[in-house]
Amino acid sequence: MKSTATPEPRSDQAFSSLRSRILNGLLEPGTLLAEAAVARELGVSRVPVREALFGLEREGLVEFSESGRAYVKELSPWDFEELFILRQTLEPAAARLSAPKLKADVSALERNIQATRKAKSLAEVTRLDLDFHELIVEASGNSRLLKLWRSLRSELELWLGHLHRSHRENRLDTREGTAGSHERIVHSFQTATPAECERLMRRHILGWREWLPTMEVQP
Amino acid sequence: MKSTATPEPRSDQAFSSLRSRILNGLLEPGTLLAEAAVARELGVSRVPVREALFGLEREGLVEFSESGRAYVKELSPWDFEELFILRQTLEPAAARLSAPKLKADVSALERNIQATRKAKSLAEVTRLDLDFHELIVEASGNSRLLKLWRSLRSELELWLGHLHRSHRENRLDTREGTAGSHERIVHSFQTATPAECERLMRRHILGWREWLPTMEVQP
DNA sequence: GAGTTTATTTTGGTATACCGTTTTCTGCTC
DNA sequence: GAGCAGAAAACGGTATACCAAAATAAACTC
Repeated sequence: MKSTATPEPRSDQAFSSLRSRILNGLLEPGTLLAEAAVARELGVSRVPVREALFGLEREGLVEFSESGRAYVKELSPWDFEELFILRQTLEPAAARLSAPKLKADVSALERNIQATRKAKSLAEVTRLDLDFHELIVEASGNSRLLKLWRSLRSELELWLGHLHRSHRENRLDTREGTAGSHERIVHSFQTATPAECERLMRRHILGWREWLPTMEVQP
Repeated sequence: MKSTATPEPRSDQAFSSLRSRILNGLLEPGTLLAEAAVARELGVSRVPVREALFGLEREGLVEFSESGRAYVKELSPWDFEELFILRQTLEPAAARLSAPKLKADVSALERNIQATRKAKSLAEVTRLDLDFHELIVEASGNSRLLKLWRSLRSELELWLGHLHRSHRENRLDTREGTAGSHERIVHSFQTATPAECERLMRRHILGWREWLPTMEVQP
């Protein structure tokens, strides 16, 4: 038996612990994440906490003040706008790139859609929605593009989390809208050209943007 | 008088020291960067070195093995292909976004072109070339896009450095080609629509790709 | 009582030390 | 000489300690 399982590094522990607490909204935006305090709370030393904080900064969930203090990131409407613009830039390109590969096999996408239809909460729909898009980016075969998408995704989840919590509308009717939209995308992968897939993805993301609760934006 | 200048953090020191040594080719790709050894050499402790290595990984200049050891990144032709695809994706979009702002003021771009014409080495032409493109990305007003570009730029510089050193062709006739191409881009910002600027940028980057010394690519 | 200066505490940057794991070296076996 | 087992060295992960800078609280001045 494999009793030699390497224990998870404490820095990773700290990372995912903080990460989930931030995304859950348990740690409010703007909260100071003092190394010593976090370390005490997690029962580890400051060193792994430090690394976790740097990692979270890379993911856009934490920002550092000039003096080196770490705070839970506060997302402004303009931040969201930037994220939207980047999705609008990266994902259509990803769809075009991955079209050939996906034309041969859309089973993973179809499984995702089925799961979406059975989702039991808005949070789950959101997660599966982002998973769907991540599958497409992944299929592009561009590892750097995938890394970029993942860091955007973190920030997106942060924003959507706040949005959902503030609107308190746990309506599940988003399931069918999301699933239907995604089905049309899968269909285009099966029948359309890469350029057409790209255009459809662009429209899909634009539609998503417009569907979200309105928010004022200043550059 | 301002004698209170905060000294540069040792982690930043280590970061830029290692960074320049990697880009200069002084540290060959694949070289092990052992924390203790680097620390001894730079006269600091392991902690700031550690942070520097993480930062360099984020920039794509260093990669970690499974067991946590840091190595100078080795770029394969496919890595370059990924970088090219991302430029092809991000920069045309950036050009479209920044077109309005640049239409009003292209002076920074023009200064860059003048400097390019006076450049004294291929390395300087390369730097100014990337500066030119960075100015455009910067003008897009999207801070995340700029961050993405900068990390791509690091890897690009790593690749171009190796390329130039291996080809040993320090021909300066690239000056006029680069400057002329960039002049056409500036002209389009002054006279054309954002969509046309986007198309021109796409063609410019494609041309750059084809101009580079040929290299075999396998996905 | 408002504003300013001084003391106190908090906090991050860094050095050092320890330990388990991984890697490399060494010597043995066949 | 090739492969292998064990010893030695190298290395990374982490805890702890110290210090200077920064933030906060307290005291003081007007």
